[in-house]
Amino acid sequence: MPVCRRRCKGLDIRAVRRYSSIKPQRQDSILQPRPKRPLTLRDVSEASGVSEMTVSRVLRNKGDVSATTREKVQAAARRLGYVPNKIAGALASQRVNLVAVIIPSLGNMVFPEVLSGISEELEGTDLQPVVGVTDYKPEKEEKVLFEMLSWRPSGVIIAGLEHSEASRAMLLQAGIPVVEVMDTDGDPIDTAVGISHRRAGRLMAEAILDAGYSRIGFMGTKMPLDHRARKRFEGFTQTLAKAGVEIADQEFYSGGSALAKGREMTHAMLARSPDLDFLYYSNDMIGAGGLLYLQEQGADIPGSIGLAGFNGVELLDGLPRKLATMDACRKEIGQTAARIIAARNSDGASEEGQTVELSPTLSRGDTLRDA
Amino acid sequence: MPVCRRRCKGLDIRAVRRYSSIKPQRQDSILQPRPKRPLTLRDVSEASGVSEMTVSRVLRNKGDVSATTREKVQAAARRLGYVPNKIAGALASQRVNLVAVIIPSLGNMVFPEVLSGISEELEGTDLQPVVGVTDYKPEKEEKVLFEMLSWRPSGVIIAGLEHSEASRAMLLQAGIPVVEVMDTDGDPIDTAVGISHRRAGRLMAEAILDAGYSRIGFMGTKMPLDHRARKRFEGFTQTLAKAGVEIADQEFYSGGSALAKGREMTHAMLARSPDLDFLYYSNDMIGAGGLLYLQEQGADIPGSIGLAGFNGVELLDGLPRKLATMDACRKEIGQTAARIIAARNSDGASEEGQTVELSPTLSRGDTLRDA
DNA sequence: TTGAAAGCGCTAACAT
DNA sequence: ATGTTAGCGCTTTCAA
Repeated sequence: MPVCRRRCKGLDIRAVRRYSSIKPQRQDSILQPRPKRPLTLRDVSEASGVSEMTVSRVLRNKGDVSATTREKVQAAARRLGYVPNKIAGALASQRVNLVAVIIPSLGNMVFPEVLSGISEELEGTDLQPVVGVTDYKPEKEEKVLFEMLSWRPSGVIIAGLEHSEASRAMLLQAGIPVVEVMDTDGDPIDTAVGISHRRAGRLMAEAILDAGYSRIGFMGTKMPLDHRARKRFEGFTQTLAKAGVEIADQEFYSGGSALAKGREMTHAMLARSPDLDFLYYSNDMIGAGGLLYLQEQGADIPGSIGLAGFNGVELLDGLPRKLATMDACRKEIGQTAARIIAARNSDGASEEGQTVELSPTLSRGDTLRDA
Repeated sequence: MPVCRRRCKGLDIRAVRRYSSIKPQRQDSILQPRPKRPLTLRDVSEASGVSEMTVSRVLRNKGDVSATTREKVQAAARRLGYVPNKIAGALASQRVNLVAVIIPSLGNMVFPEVLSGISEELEGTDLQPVVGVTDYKPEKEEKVLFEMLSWRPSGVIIAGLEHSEASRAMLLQAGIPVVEVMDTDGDPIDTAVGISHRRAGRLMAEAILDAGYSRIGFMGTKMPLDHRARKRFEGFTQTLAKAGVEIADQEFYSGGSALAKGREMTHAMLARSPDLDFLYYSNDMIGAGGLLYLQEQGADIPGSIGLAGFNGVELLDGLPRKLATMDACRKEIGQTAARIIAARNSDGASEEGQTVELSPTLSRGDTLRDA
């Protein structure tokens, strides 16, 4: 067994040498070396002396099979190491127990949490989530969606309400339940589960104004990529506007370590606009960066300057101070969406076209003073 | 379209009301309302007046088709919104362009990075990753593996070298390339790509000893769950032992916010063993928690006490001080594994049974003084 | 360049 | 309780 050592960055090969290691005893009595053709039902049928159909029944716990034959079959299947071919099964039965879950990114923490809500909820059913990632790109969303739909899943859970025309058409044509998650500000194709980000922005603006802050800076991701951040921003500024307040300064970033970006942007913004008394960040990571920076500067938080982020990232528990934030109900969203798909999958039809709007909770942490 | 509002935690329903909203113009001229039966090749064939076989050829860019028929077919397919049925295609062609990727968790950051390496590398091929999550549980790994193999993927990338006998048997029987990733300390089923965690632990121990630290505490996850953390720990303690040094204190945790845990454990350990001059953490998140805590206490770092973690999490750039760490070559591992699968998938056979060991790099950050 | 026939491995729907 | 038959929607192979 050759072993090849190389430096991490993958370029200079340090050494290639052969292991003369003792081959472990992996010839587990029954197992053939490395089969060409995977086993079929027929192999199990022959090995057990039971008809293919009955073997199939045993392996799916379907229909009545006598205890004796059942055991004969199970023994044979286990002994051979038979793994059923779901492709053939799905084609024959016209049912695929997969739920396509389409999200923008796995790096964001938010989405893995939605996912875990989904998996948890699906655990009890025979459905299984399959994840596709779009990198926030509509073209990639289209591609991923097409790819996943071509496996004829039993349902789709997809992030956001904004999709290309082609994507909408595919979703509509698919003839399966579609739940759009995370956002409720818009018209769902079928069903939506999420929070209103406009409302979230509004609520935060109200809390900030009520607490008496008035010179407010905003930092966030470059918008076109992220509709939900945009909607929060819109809700936020509109509410400020109603109170006669305008965003005093703003800055947008993309890429890089969010913590470091939050630091840099906060530094830059306060250098530019030293009179700000509140900083609203479009996510908790950059908010935490800002918070750490300001603490080092010895800023009086939340007295002379307040901070708030968005998401309620558990990751950040343990920072010296808790950032004010608003949770996005990530797990609940996942659970609810999964429950809807599962219900529709058994009921047949049930409620279609509903919108479930969850209400995010504001937590003031240590960086947003009371009204 | 009913809208249902409820509080995030999902219990008390606040309001259910009906939207009388204007239905958006989603009857996009050609699209039928909501079809029962998904479209088939035959539908496209009839709509275009071209035989099924030729339609199939056009849609796969296979074989020679005249420009005129090609366009007729493409137009029809697009107009109808045809999405090919990969289930049937896979069954007929006996090829599935999926690579099963089996990892312990999505919450860990490490694994999404491996995944992104995989996706990136597979982008150029016609292969697609499909992810399964085991929650670090061998039984779940077995289940997930069985489930994924039943879709007859073209290859498997799976984290770790430790698997149940049944899992090993399935992998062996599957007759497809299998790459075990993250770890090279053990005997791969087929091919392994990763780092030696024992060696990583050893290197860190050497660096710490060379820098003159000698009263060393260890904090980490409960071991049985995580073989790689265990191996690092073993390498670490063995190297210390050779120098006549023993771990002075240690503590293990599971669950909760890693940052907060790092804080708590560090506090507790230093209360217990105030004379420690170095703390080795099994991951960067708890290390960062400890670092934040010690800074608040005004500790002299790395003078009177040093710290180190493991992983090189980019997430943490932006902390007031950089934690000493050792990167795990996550992305490179993903890329290399994917490249091997892709190569084997085209070549037919090529190199089997190799082990690629990448070398992690130590970065001293601001918490491990020079030798 | 195009078409017709024969399955891929399984399961639904009937026998028995 | 068990077996038989006929596909599922494609692609492979061979013929035209």
